[in-house]
Amino acid sequence: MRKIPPLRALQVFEAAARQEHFSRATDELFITQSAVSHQVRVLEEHFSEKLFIRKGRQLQLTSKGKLLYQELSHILDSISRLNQKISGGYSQDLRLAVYSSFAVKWLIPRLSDFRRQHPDINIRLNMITDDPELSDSVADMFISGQSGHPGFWHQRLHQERLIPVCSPELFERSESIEVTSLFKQPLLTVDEGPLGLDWQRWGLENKVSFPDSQQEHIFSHVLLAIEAAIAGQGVALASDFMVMKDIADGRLISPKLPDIYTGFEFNFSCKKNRVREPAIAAFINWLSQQSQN
Amino acid sequence: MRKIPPLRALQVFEAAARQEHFSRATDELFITQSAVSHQVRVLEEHFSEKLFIRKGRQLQLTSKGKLLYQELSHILDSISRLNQKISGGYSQDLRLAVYSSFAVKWLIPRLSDFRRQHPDINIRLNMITDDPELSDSVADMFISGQSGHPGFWHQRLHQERLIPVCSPELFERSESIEVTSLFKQPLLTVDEGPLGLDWQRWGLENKVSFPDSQQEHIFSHVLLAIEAAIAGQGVALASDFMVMKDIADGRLISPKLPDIYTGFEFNFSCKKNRVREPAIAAFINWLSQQSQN
DNA sequence: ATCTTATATGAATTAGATTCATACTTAAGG
DNA sequence: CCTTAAGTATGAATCTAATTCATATAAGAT
Repeated sequence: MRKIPPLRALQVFEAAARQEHFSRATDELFITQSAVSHQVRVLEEHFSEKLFIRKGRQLQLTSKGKLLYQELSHILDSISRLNQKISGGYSQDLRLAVYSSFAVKWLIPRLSDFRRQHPDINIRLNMITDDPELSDSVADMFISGQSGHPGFWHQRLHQERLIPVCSPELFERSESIEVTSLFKQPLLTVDEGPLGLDWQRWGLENKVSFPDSQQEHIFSHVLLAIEAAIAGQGVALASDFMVMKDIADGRLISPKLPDIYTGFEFNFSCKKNRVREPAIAAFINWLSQQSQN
Repeated sequence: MRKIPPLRALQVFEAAARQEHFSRATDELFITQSAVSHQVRVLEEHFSEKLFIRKGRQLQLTSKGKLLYQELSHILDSISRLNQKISGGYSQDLRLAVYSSFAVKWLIPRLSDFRRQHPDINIRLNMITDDPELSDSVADMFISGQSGHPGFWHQRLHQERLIPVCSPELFERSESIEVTSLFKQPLLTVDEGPLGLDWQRWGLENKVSFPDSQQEHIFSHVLLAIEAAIAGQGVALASDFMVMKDIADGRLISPKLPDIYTGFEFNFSCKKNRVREPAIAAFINWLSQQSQN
């Protein structure tokens, strides 16, 4: 008759051993450091063997721990392969609710990479333009502008900065674009509703008052302002995050002008108790890969 | 990033698949049929694949089920080996409380077999002579005479029959030992306290009244009466179960005389919530092996 | 020294596994 | 046929195990 150790503890141990770090294992397993510590102890008590040597802030596997880890990692690999082999080809849906500009400028360009890594997960994109909180009912994950809502998991992508951008052509046509010369360019402004106009805010923060003659085109969505900027129609204030690719590819350049913080964080959020659902876990993992590049 | 199915469900599935029978798997896992059914379903839902074909009272693995089972059994084997390899050589104690006669005549002779199978489990024998219930505090498992106490697990070994036994020499010396000729032999009687004398009970049940001249030796323990019988000192009433080996080895023979039921069952019992502790599970398993021989 | 970055731990909470009670399904026997 | 027997299924209740939370503890780093 087979004797089998506590299986969950094995799984947690393996991650901890691979990282040689309890707190690092938490990212992978979506559990707290405390849970890792408890599970490792369960296993150590099961075997009546120390698996790690704890010396201060350093962890080291004991020889038994090393042995266990080596064999275990192969075993878990084969379980994972087996899982792959057996799983019906049924795709799971992952419903995301995001801003249109974020979708077009950030998410969609990267989505093919996600699909390649997780062909079994079917992403459904929904737009949200205001009040992302409580989007929970229509989406599995959604963008929220503030982390720290209790009961929610937040994967922080970026702290938004609004930077002035324009097309390279516009930039070269003007001898330079500085605060004063800016007045000669059309401003591509987004009407953010209750928050006012973005260039207005920029002016206030940088103590710049625009002349009455200032030319201004007002758009309802950041996305439209960005496209207008690319088309060379003026200078837009855009989320640095969102125009990253356009700048890298030379469609836009950002002149040496002050930027402003909006206090808006791009977080992908979901209910805390759902972070371990496979599709959600996979997406969160992928997000953190993306922000590392 | 690895995807791992629910591990407990894998373990339960493997047992069910090996037996091709949910209810048979319960013996091995010490869980109910219901739990097996639930876990198999968890796994089927995880994979979105049927693993068994249920046709009436017959179970059959689907092809995916078969594939899963085959690989899984190897994986569990290697986990079990790994468990063996890592486990510190620390032995666990298993405290048993039993009757002295049962210990000497049944348990001890078989114990070496148990020790061979489980060298890591250290059995400590304690005697109980009365009120086995609530021996729970001093032993991990104990003999109880009645199954069905709620909250307790009972592994039934035997339904006790008291059979007359004597030494082969005594048997041959008398031309035969029948009810009437019995009167000429000394009776080796056990004083069972509140239950009275065993031969007395035998006489009542078989409507035999012994003459006043009947010779009788009274012992405090069955064990002593049996030893006296082996020594040829008379005819004892012994639990068939306890003298099994003595009869097989020719130290005792059982004449063709009526036997009586005592209503006493030999059960090895423990608190229900402890049956899955490794040492206890191992012992219960070993017991059921023993009763199959 | 004190701050920072780790793990440890006990109690409370949450999620997962198991039982219980009972329904359902089919093969076998009267 | 109808009934019983021998299995699995299922929903609710219960119990166990895993996880978090809040906080302690330890040892490098500044």
